[in-house]
Amino acid sequence: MTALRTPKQQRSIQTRKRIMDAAFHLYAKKGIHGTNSKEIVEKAGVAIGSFYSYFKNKKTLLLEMLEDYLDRHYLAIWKPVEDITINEMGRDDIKVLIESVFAAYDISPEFHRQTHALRYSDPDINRVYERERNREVTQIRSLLESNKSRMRVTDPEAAAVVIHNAVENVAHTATFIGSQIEKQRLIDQLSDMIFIFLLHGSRSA
Amino acid sequence: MTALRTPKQQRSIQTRKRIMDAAFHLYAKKGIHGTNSKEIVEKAGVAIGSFYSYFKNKKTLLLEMLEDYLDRHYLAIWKPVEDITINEMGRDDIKVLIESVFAAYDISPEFHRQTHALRYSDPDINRVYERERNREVTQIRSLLESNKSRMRVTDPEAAAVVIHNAVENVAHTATFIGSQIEKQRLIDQLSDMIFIFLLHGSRSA
DNA sequence: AACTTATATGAATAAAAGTTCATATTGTCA
DNA sequence: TGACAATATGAACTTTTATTCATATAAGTT
Repeated sequence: MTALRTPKQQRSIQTRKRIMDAAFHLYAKKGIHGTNSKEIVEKAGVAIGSFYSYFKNKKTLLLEMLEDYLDRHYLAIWKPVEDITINEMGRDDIKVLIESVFAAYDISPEFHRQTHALRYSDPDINRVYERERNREVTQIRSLLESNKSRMRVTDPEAAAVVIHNAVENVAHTATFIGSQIEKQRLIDQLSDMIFIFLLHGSRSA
Repeated sequence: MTALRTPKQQRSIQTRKRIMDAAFHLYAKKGIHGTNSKEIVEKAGVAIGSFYSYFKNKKTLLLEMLEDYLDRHYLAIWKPVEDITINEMGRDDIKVLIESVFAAYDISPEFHRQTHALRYSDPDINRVYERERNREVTQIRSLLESNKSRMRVTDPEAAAVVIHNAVENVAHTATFIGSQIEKQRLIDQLSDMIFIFLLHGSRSA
């Protein structure tokens, strides 16, 4: 392989972007394994050679796309609720936060589904997802600790992981697989469960 | 393709079983995509032609293996705790059940991981997993309803799904990915969360 | 305009892997 | 033992797809 090119002119920046956009939509639509390089460049309207001018191979393209996507996912969750940290966390705050998590999956449920599938069989993909999990768990943990006086949780570190896993998987089931049960009922039960867990018996409940 | 053979003699029953066993171990060890048919029959000590005498293709082999595996998984969870339904469910019963779930992953964490990965990208695999989810959720729900008088849960149907998702994902994270946090701490927090959710304020708590 | 650098092209290459089928061997039963 | 059914074999076929690289075109610079 010849060395990767760093885009310098506008047209090459465009070309690179076109490839990423085309891949993103195709991956979401036809799956990652179901999409080959030819289709990507065809949809992008560029030649196959351009692909390998700007990306080492298909895998690094995917990793870069995933990092971008998870950054957007993370912001979609926490941006709308960034003031909860400051206030005292209440039942409604928890529900709002969980609703924000569910809403974040609307960016591209299919791309998320496809890449999430890979995390269990591909260590590189998993690494990117672990970075994401860590920052989400850290956020939850700091929420727990900034409300420490009202909380009855004995092990906030483990509790944060458990809460994160619970919310994540309910969202995944609802988003990726679908359920007989309406999303809102799941969100309600999830909110109840977490609220009661965190603040059961608390005076300010 | 010529029609599939139905094993009639002992040796063909053996051949078929050898192929399934070899595939099971290779899939766990090298991944499903990382294992090709040649390797499977080589490890099984039979010829490639035999493979296609007894299995339509690689996919149907996998589906059959997965059904078998999930039957074992299901039994591993519920067999050890089948009397909990009868007794009144207490804090310890919940922990025992959750520990039983975690233990069930010891059958073959790697095979489980590999197939679980596929459920989000392969509808056929997903169908088998959904059958599994349904019977697990049904079990949980009937536990909730047989202890109805003591429960404070407003929506047992949705609660069963939420509880199932929470336990499943914590087990998956601990089993497939690993965590800084010791398994037992996660189990403890999970048990607490579920117990409090189900019985908060209950007299018999 | 001449020269250099950046960018675009796509036919050709190369490697992998699933599946078939004509042939050979083994078992069964009369 | 002979004949038919069941089973086993593996070279050959087919298809698919990622990646390379020699060549052509466009942009920037002096």
